[in-house]
Amino acid sequence: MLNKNVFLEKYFLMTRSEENYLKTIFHLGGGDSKSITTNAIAEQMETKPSSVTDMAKKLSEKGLVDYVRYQGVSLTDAGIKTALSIIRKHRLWEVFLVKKLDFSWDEVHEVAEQLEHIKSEKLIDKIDALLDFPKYDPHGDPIPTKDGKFQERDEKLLSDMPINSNGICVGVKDSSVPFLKFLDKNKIALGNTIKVLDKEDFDNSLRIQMNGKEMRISHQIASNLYVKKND
Amino acid sequence: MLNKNVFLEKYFLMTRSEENYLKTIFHLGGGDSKSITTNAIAEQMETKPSSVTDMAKKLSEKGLVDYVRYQGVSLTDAGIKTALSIIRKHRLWEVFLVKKLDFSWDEVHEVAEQLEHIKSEKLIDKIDALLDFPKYDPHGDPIPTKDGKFQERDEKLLSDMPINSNGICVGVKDSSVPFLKFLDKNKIALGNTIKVLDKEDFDNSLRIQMNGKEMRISHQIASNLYVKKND
DNA sequence: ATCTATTTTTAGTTTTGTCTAAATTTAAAT
DNA sequence: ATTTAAATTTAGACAAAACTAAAAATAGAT
Ligand SMILES: [Mn+2]
Ligand SMILES: [Mn+2]
Ligand SMILES: [Mn+2]
Ligand SMILES: [Mn+2]
Repeated sequence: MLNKNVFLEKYFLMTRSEENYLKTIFHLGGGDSKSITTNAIAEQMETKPSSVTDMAKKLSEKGLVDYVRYQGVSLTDAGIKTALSIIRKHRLWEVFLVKKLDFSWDEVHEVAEQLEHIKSEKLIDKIDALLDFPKYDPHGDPIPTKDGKFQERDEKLLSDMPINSNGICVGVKDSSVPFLKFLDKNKIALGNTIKVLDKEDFDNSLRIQMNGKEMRISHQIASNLYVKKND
Repeated sequence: MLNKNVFLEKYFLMTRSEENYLKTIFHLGGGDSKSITTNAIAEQMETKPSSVTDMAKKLSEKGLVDYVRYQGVSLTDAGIKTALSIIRKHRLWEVFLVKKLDFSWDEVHEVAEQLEHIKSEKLIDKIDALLDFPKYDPHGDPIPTKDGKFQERDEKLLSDMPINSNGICVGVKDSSVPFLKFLDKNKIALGNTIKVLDKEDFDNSLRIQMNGKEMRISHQIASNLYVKKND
């Protein structure tokens, strides 16, 4: 009885703010027992370092992060588990919005930021099933499984591909609205085939074939596109 | 410019708590320029009258309710509009959960209480379209249109139907989980045909035919079922 | 018209999450 | 080893939303 209450407290009664902190710490690498600084978290979340310190204490108290004063925070196993469940929800909702409601990939993030905090295990499991258990979100980011496993993919940045190599465009590194809109405008989409034809030493721009059509791409762009190399 | 900010403040930046108050006031009849007492609101929301007073001032300040000290609150036109948009979202999400995710009608309310606060006009419009613009929610409650119109239905309580009259079960007055589960267990569902065979003066119970099968129903039950009478 | 029970409001506190400004610690440079 | 700049924490304040206890207003009964 007491045990159950402890469980409820730790895993279910998370505030929206706490969830956002855990997610951010995870994205900054705090899941690999790396210490993330308060400044880094504050910058990412557009808040103040002093606020981060307060939350670090609170999350530490709850056993979700390890916090050493002046040294930063890293996620505990419980913290990783919680962060992954939020990220899972975020990405599943993004897929839902694109596949079922015809949102474009540059519109989904903002809404998913809200939907990821809905508390209902049944709801997200049903959404998962409705979508036929997708492995990647609309930006090519992997969706953690229910038990918190990631499906890694052997991918590299287009800018790191050698000349004459082939592959398929599988993800974006920058998923900001302007970049996604730029890609749409230039008919660059996930799933497209890519062949690197030539690299320009002068500005590191690339000549590529995308779905058979030849085009030139700046280094800026190439360094924000993930490609799965053919064998 | 200033004007636009005022608009955003009033209509978009509503807190979850403010939205819940407006919804409750509407359900208590505050949309018909009837004054709702702080006590009534507090009881409905399971909070304290003093908290309601605070919120009444705040909502009044925002032009969403008319508030007269010691007299209670009623919704302004802006307040009604906002309340209806929350109710619309709540009911559309309930339909979504039942029709697309196979939730049962006793499971949807709790989740809809969360989903109704998601801020995205596009999202709810797309859900509406996905569901083919439903007019009623799983409990038979009407779904307001985008411009805040209600589709009224000519319905009456089963307990008020005369002997030998026919109709179709179209809604529940009490939509508590126990009542809904009781209806499931007794194969009473919306859409069923109903004929009143006999009324027992002693305890006001009814003998009815439901989908052709004869059954006896207590007054308690009959007074919580809405029926659309056949011409 | 006065009294009284009930309702409602006020005043003061609490919790959560944020902020600013000041103090402290750390890390880098001399 | 000092000095200095940057990062981090503390202290104190604030806003939102709730609460309790006390004060004030209302409405009903005499
Ligand atoms: Mn996203
Ligand atoms: Mn994404
Ligand atoms: Mn409901
Ligand atoms: Mn309903």
